[in-house]
Amino acid sequence: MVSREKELPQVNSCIRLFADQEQIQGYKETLDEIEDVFARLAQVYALAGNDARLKILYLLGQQNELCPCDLSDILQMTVPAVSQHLRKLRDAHLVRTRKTGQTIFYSIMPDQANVIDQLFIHIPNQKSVAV
Amino acid sequence: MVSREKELPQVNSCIRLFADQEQIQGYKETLDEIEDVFARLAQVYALAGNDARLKILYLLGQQNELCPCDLSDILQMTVPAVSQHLRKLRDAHLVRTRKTGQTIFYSIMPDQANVIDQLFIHIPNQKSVAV
DNA sequence: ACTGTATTTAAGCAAATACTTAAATATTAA
DNA sequence: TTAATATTTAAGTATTTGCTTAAATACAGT
Repeated sequence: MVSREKELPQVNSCIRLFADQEQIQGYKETLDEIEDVFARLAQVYALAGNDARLKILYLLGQQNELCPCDLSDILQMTVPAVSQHLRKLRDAHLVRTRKTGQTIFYSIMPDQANVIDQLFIHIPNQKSVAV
Repeated sequence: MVSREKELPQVNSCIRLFADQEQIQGYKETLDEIEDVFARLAQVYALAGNDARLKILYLLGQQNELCPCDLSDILQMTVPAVSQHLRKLRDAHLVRTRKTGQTIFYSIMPDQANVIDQLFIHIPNQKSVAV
């Protein structure tokens, strides 16, 4: 029980010497307002945060479409492993599929192309992106 | 044992009907050349792929510096939890520290500011970034 | 109908994550 | 020196991740 809790009940960790209390409260509210934006951003980055998936997104950005089989060859990993990564990307609506015979072609979801291109903006020889 | 393996020994998964074999080989080599770039990118995105860490990076981008204690208040999580996230960010050289008394201020590592600003380019009211 | 190919799904498992609580460290002030 | 504060570190744990292998599904050609 510390006396300052009487005037600042929302403070519960440390006695701040430097921080501006109002500003802190303001940041809390800002983060609350765009909570869903952050949630989506974190989801995209979590997916891009895996080496195999990052490369898949890169390759799909370069090539129009690729099948799990090709990706398996390029990335040198088993087809089921690739398929499971593709499923996560599709669940997050980052890629879409087109079926022709027994082949399933994966491509970048058009309305997510900007977000995905941004991921590779620091890659050398990367095509420029309209934001 | 399939006959085509004699002329294309590096192919080991599926019989491709559509893909250009040379192009596939080309992508393998390209990915090999920039393997370390992808590794670093994936590392950054994996770190940004956590909601708490993404917010920490955002807040540090807005404010010049913040201590674990303030972040704990803003994010409404325990101090050790925040501290462990900050450690990961520091291990990856995304943030740095400055000590004053018993307070440790965290701030964005200057040479990583561009990479980090890029993470939030789709956030509304985000300041523009020089790439 | 049978075989082969492309893909997904399921089950199992080792490793990584992200928290928790408790203890250790460092600094400041009484 | 003692007490309080800020922070980190350690240990424990539940959950998630990312692969593996095997099985299931779907389609095409013979």
